[in-house]
Amino acid sequence: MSTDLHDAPEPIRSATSARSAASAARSAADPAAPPPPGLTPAAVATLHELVIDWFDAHARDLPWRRPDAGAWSVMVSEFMLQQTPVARVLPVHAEWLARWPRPADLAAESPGEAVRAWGRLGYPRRALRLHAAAGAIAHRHGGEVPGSHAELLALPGVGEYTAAAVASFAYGRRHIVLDTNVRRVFARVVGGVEHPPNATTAAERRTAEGLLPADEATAARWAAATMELGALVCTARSPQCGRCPVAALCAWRLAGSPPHAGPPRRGQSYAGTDRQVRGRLLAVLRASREPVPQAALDAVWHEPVQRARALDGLVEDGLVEPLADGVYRLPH
DNA sequence: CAGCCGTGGCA
DNA sequence: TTGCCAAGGCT
Repeated sequence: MSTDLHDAPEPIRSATSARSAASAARSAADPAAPPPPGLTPAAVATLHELVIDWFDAHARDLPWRRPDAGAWSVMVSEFMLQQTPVARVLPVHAEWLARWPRPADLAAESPGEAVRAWGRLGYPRRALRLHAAAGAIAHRHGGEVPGSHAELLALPGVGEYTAAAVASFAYGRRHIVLDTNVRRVFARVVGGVEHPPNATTAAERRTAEGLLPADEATAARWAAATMELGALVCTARSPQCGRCPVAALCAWRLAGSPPHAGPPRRGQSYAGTDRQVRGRLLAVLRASREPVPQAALDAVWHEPVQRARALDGLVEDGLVEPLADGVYRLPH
């Protein structure tokens, strides 16, 4: 146990305080936060030990987790893993790190090259934001990925989760790391329900803070371990409770694994949406090293109004650069 | 803050 | 087959 617990007085903030400051305050976990209701400090300590021991035995050997992986590798992985499965990220992450081993290397490229190298990971605006973040790191941070949550949060494409993840995984800092996996694990083990709320709540942050180990290195381990548990065992569909190290302590399990009550969880529609059209348009542009004539883009979608709206949106987002004479290319 | 932003695998 | 889901962020 750490003996240098210090008080972290809640800063008084006006309603107009900056988003980054407010988020940083939220994620800077209070070492004195109480355990969640119904859990004794001893139970929390048991939870830590069981989950971290399980992690030591079952963690996947992922490139961005290896001892020689730098903060840049971690940061690239976190961008790519935003809403994209690990299996699809692995090859692209390897390509990126080999091609752009430092943030400045990526920053020296055109944004279009980042979008092209993003391939089919999806949500290509992430490639643009990562490219912009690399530029900010190169120019404002001496080429080194910053280690503080606030500085990370100021980078494009870095939100509360990614800032905490990079600070924790790359720098061993103590932060609550609330991704979809961790939120689901806590919803079940502590909350006794099958699924967390749609959006992260203050109650979830309090729970996470109450569970966060006081010791910095243990906290970072805990963050990775709870995330891995959610990814491999405590999955959204058909969880493997028989392989769960904390099944005996799980509130959801102890309650008989009741199915999700509440309103149905909203899914993402896709077929026929602008997103699908944008995807097809960008696929054509990624595949061509030369600027693409309008006719080639027109061929991907039958409906002209939606097609034009999608293309306009891509241009608006900076993913496509219009040239003269109705010719388009990825941005230079 | 609810809706938008890609893509593909799997139950 | 179709819906659900995957290490979110931004407006």
